[in-house]
Amino acid sequence: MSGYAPSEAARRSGFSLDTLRYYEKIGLLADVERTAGGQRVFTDDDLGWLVLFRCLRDTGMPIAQMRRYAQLARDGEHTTDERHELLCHHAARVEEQMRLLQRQYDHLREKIRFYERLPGTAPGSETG
Amino acid sequence: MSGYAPSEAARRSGFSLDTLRYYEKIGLLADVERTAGGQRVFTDDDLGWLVLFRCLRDTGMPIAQMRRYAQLARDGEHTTDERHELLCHHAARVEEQMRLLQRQYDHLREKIRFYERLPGTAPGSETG
DNA sequence: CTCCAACCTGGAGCGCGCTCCAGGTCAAGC
DNA sequence: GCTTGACCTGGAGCGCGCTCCAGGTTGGAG
Repeated sequence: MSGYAPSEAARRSGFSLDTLRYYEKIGLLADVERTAGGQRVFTDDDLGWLVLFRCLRDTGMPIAQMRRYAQLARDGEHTTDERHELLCHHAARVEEQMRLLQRQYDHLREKIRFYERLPGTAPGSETG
Repeated sequence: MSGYAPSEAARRSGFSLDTLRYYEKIGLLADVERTAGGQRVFTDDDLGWLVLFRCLRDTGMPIAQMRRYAQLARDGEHTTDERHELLCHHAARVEEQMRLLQRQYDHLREKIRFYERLPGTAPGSETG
């Protein structure tokens, strides 16, 4: 169950070894266990955090904010309200991001349709 | 109609003055007109390009690729197939991007629901 | 004619999120 | 015991897309 070598944690999380070390260095992952010889051992819990980080990164949250969230979680139960709020604000930004992406995707599709309606073509828009 | 001062072009396109100059410098915008004294004058056509660049940037196209597209357009009518293909490939990447974003947004929403079902809270997931 | 805000240039600098490197240590298999 | 590949550290470097700066020019308003 618990106890993954760095390479295994990397494989499972999709982050590179360097990124895992980096995340620990900057305090995103804290208290990663070590063998007697000093090599990292990742737990299922660490993997859970990594899945969350992947979600937040993929939705465009800056690392500084993920760090803040992680710190709040470490600070204990009394920070749940603030964590909830942080995630809600982020979700709102993601929604805006999705709307923008959809809108620009529609523009792009229209541009593509322009090319697909070009068999003979009378010259017009230079922005071809 | 045609003929906008740099500040006006910036206002209309949403790009900064520095970015407009940068885009010209790297060859995204080519042949921007100048006054006798050397100051830029942007045309409606330039503005059209900027709208397109905004679309492509917002959907995550790297600048190198936008440059390639712009170059193809400058090369003439015989590049329409390649331009079409380029946009189609990009559109496919955008679709993938939208799916990922939606998936991770759903995860995020679930996480938020977790906090909203926490009135008393039995401790469980550390990834709080 | 004067003023001053807007503009020009070339080039350095920045913020982000990693990524790579050198030089050394650890540990599983033979 | 030895080999070898995975791992360790601190710190430098990178790629992207701007952004800022110094020092000088332009051009419309008054």
